[in-house]
Amino acid sequence: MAMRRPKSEMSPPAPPSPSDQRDAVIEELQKGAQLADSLRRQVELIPEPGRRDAALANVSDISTALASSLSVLQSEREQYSCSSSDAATANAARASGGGGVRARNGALRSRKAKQRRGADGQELPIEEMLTETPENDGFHWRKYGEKKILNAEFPRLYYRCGYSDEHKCPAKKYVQQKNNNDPPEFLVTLIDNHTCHTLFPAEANQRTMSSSSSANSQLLDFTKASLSSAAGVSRMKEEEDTAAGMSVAVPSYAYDELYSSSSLPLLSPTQWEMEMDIKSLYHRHSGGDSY
DNA sequence: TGGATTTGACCAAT
DNA sequence: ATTGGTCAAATCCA
Repeated sequence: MAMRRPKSEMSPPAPPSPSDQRDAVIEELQKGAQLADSLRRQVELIPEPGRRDAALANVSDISTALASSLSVLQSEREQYSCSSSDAATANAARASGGGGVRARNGALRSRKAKQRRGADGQELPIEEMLTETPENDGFHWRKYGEKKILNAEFPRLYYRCGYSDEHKCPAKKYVQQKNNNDPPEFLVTLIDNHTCHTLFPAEANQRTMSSSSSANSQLLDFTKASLSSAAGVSRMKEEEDTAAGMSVAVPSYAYDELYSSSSLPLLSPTQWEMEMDIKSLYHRHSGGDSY
């Protein structure tokens, strides 16, 4: 009842609210996305095919990371804000139709998902997205089930965080192929937040440069055998090798946590990728005695 | 041989 | 009774 309020709530130098900070970040990301677009147009003019393709791939990664983080922030804001007045900044990554926000890599966020409750009765954070690359989210997942779903052409695959045991990480992920497009789209349902990555020691940063993403770093072993849905198994097998070498799209919900929880400096996609790479390495070297 | 995946069985919710 | 989600033994594979 007692609403404790400071005497003055109108002093201009008041610290920016989290949503203000988020808007600022969104704005910067939008600028970045536009710059990446211009860069791509410039890169397309490079005459040598080899250099051009390599550069285009890099630009594409940058765009993907920017668009994904944009959509994350925007969906987050929509989630926490009932106001529609700030919709002005919510359109950069919004694309065709429907109930979501589509990133450049196809990630579609903020669809409504069936609510679930944890053991304690609390509603679990749930997020759905449509993506062509369900494997590239920067986390290590372990498959624990597969189920044919009524009226669905493809089975649903069930994953839990690869560190669910040793770090008691509750995060789970359902992946369901939605169509046979080229590339096919997958509906990814993320349930609960990762807690495992909060356990990394700070000094991991020290090891960054020496151990991280040198050429073709495989950020996670998720690609190995996940996504072997009945319909896609042979094709996916063929793609494994290339998929394993892909750089991570954006570990979106890790972004969620990172940028919603603090005033951390914004990491560049490359920095972010390295960050995730380190975490992956750390996990591999420190864990691995369970199961 | 150990870790990861597969897959049928089981359980809870509806 | 049906369905989605999870378990766990069997199996695979590096």
